[in-house]
Amino acid sequence: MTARDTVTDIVEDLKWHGLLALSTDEDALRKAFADGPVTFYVGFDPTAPSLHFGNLVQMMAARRIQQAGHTPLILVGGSTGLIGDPKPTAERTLNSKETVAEWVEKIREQVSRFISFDGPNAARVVNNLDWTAPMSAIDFLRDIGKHFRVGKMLSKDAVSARLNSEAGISYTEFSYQILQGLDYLELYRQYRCTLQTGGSDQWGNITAGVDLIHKAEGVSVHALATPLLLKADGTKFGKTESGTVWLSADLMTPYAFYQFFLNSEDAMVITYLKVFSFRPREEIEELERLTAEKPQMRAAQKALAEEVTTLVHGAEATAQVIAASKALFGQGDLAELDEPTLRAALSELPGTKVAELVPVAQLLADTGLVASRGAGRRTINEGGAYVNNRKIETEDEVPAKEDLLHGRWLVLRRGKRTLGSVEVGD
RNA sequence: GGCGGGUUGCCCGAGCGGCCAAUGGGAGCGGACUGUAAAUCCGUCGCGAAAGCUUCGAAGGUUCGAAUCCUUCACCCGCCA
Repeated sequence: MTARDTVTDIVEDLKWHGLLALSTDEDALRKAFADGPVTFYVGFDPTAPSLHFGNLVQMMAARRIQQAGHTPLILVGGSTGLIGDPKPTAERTLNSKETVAEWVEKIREQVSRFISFDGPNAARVVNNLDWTAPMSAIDFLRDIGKHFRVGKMLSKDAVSARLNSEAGISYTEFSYQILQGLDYLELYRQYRCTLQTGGSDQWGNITAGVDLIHKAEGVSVHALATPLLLKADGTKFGKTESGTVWLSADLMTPYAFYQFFLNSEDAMVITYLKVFSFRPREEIEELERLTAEKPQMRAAQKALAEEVTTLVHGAEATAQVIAASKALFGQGDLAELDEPTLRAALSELPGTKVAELVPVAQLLADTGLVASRGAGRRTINEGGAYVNNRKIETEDEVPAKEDLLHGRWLVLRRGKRTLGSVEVGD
């Protein structure tokens, strides 16, 4: 067995994990990986104070490539975040420079969880503001802009979609691909970076850099893109009813994060597991068998939720949310839970504290389980409101003192699985 | 700069003086079925207990009465310069 055979073929590995949707010349890419450590980059624009689900998919790809011995550059878009890449539907609202700078720092902190900053192929975080801020508009137009043909820029999906929409596109967003191209060129020059990874929705921006380097440096570099994760019905996976799946515990509780993955549909859970899990293949294949034969066990969902939550929020937080989930969804009577267990479980839920007992509709609204008191009453009338797993029958019902668990707690539920906590007392 | 089209509830999209809180579809939410799954079917879907209140880009106006008419403003799209 030669040395090369002992090394995982990372291209094959990415494919198996469902992380390779598009790439430049695949054979050339394989050869580059085989010839030695590749320095590669993936960028994240600070459009919010936290990374989200979609970014996590990128991180999984980066982590796998790093584990295969290559060196990641994690780019935070201090400058591109000020411009905004064209969304298919509408022009972005610009954020202030201060806000973007603040978000850059938050994201810089977050990325450290997913890749290694130690060892011979330690990752490095770079900020494109460092090379764009000092550049003059004249230099930008002369040195960079000259390599871009407008016809080609117009043909990129992100741009043409907008040109064909009512929203149109501003010159600012139209220019985005040039900036991202410049990033790749700069990283090639500074670090000999020869691979860019990213989401398939960024493909146009990614190849802009590949083309630019070819023109400016006469060198062929590589790119690969991850697919957009979908649900069985073809819609996007990675959104909840309340919006984005955030990685920051400030924006989405670890409990909600865990529950999001736990509720993955059978038809797709193995696909997701392959993307997010670092278990050996045999274990994933075993879970696939289990899902096919005993779907009601939801073994793959549990494995997925546990592994991703651990990666994002750590083992301790994960143990807590699993314990809370078991307590709250268990078959047993809630009244039988001892107070520390109950209290810990409830602390994972959206909650409210009231001085005295008020109508259930009010409690539903207070905990945020429904949008308004009227919506709370509607939920009750639809038969979807529960206090301590007991269905509420009348819309103006007020919980009784005897309902209180350990004298002060109520477990509120809307529908089958949306829970909230109520604490009564001073 | 000129001319034309547009801005309706989370999204799409009807309405074009009273019957409009505003048709329809989608999403969302609840129920049934299940397994804290999917699909399907049923229900629901501005706020308010109600009286009523606030919505149809913004501000004024006409009218007994406006999302619907008029004026001004803002923004978007297209064509011509």
